[in-house]
Amino acid sequence: MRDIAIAAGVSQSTVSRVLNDAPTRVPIAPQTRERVTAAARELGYRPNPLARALRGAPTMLLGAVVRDFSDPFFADAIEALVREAMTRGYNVVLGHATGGEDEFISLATVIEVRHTDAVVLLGDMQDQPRLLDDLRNSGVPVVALWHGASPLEFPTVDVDEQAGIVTGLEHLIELGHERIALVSAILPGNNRQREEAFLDFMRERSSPVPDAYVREVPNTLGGAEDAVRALIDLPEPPTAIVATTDLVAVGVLHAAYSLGRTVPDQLSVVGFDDILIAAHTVPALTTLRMPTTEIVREGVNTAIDLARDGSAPRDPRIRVFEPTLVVRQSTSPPRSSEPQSN
Amino acid sequence: MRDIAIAAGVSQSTVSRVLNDAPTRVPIAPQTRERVTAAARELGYRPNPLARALRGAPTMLLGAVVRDFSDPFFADAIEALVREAMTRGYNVVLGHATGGEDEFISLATVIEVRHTDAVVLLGDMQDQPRLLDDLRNSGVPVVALWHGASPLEFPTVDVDEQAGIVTGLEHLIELGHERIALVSAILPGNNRQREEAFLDFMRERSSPVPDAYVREVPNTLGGAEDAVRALIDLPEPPTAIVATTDLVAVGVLHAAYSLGRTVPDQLSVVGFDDILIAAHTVPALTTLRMPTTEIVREGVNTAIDLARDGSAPRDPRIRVFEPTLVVRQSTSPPRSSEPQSN
DNA sequence: GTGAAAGCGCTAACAC
DNA sequence: GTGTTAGCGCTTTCAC
Repeated sequence: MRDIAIAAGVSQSTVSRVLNDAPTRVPIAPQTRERVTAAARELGYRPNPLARALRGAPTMLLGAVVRDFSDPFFADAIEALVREAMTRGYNVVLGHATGGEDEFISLATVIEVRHTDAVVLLGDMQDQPRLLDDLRNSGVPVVALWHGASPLEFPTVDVDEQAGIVTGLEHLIELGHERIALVSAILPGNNRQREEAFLDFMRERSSPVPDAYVREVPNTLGGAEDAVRALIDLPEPPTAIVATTDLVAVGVLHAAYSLGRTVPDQLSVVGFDDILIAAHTVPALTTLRMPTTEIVREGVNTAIDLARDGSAPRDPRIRVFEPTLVVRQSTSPPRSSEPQSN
Repeated sequence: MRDIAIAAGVSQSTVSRVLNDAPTRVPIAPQTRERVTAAARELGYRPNPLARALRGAPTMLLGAVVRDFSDPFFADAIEALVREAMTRGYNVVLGHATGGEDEFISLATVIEVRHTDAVVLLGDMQDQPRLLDDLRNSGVPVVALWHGASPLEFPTVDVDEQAGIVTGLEHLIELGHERIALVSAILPGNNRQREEAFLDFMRERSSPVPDAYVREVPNTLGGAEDAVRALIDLPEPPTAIVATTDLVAVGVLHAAYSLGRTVPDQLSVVGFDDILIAAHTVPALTTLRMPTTEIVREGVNTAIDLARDGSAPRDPRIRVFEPTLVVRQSTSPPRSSEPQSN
């Protein structure tokens, strides 16, 4: 920048003013302006965002801390996040909450004072106390998405888990299913909202669920294998399975196939999340569409607003979006039930 | 930091020295050291990485520009990238090459002088001339992964595409397949390496491929639908399909199912990439495992070495890793062929 | 209409 | 053993 100033025969401050269209009380001479821009172009000037940031300018960086990277659900969410952030002119720095000891170190780097204008948390960070502590003390605005079972301590956006499960169950019940099992993904932070919604609903309906019908499995594609086998081997096997995540649901589909059960004829399957693959499994998965875009948009907007306006209220509050049922081919009336009047 | 200096009754430089374990000719008095660290803790001191970076310290940020975000393949790659970067103490800033006009703006922000220590390109950026231009002029070290059909202008790491296709074809031929079709994903930058490898192999074998057996489709889960229908309707339909990406292969599985064809009995399917889902489709997909971890590790290491040592050679060179065949359930001998001697 | 100078937070010569 | 000082690249009063 100094070089430009010299080349254009003006002072650094003028260069700065020209290059930023700075609001001055009196306009800058058009010729000066031109000389400066010309020199800048010739010298291949590129502003140094670091220096700007040091002066207090926003870094235009959003920190994203993702709970579980290998989960396609969060992969989709990150994609949405990056897109959304970019439309607002922000880039995204990824932090990865590994849960290990190094967590502190890696995250401190991302978050440290003013490096990111705001931080968006994806997933339940309950078991990362140091991270949360860091965040609280950093002064950086934080927004939590899909905060699961965490206590509400930041502005938060989430899905209505219970409504989703209820909708899924009602769909199965309408089809005529009575024996409905739950394959519940074990989520970080011991988040059992979906499982509890299931149990609550069944209880209220006075259809108590036998313990054998509730299986907790790792939230991976392969996690459901054993659970499905066990369910099928039951004296009274379920005619339908609700999986608390699509990741597990895809595993259920695969396991059912391996075990020689056809979906949906012998077994109906309902997922939750509507990850990308869900529409293209064999058979295509009936599931609850997660309003990912809406949630992410709301989150990003809140984060950016907080970053822009230091005085904006940062009090914990929650905004909830509704999931919607997407009926595909993995559900049908149970084979054993009386044929419908159709 | 000044506050700490005052509180501890020392000068700022001493604080800096203590906090960084700076190498001094003579050790710092233990008591001074202690007073400083105590004051730092009390005041909740957090170093400002911006200021450090301004002084020339590395930002410990790696820029990642990903070609196609919605592709699970790249989602996996990013995950690997973030993990790998973190083990080396780096965080990752995501850029998204949208291909739109805003590309320039969004990327300039990420890359601008010294903001990231190095940039890793994921995928073919051939059609993003402004980005490439930016990169060339920025002085930031660049490493390209999966550069596809791009000319070699940075240190590059890639997979041996041809070897992969050949391995897949040999597998099908060993099983007894003669009529093998190709469903080829249309990739950015008009990258046809896999398609060409297929055609070359068949030509050398003197098994010319009818035009109708080669179908180009969008690289999406739904992209293969029409192509599969057309292939099946042929007077002499293929007994096997090679899909150039798993994304498309999953779509082929789904399409075959929708059209009432069972895999592998009536149709064998081979994919390429071994994305996470591939082991859990119905039926599980035979595919070529992409050595993602190896490629990413090599890329990250190269990028970091380049960033650390400004004098390291940046000349374009390429390192290639071999894919390996993973046989699962989507391939079997063709039904119509004579039974094997077993 | 434009220049001079201070300062953002930190580090590294160099001095004492 | 520790303090002084200059400067990284930029913006912004304030003065002329």
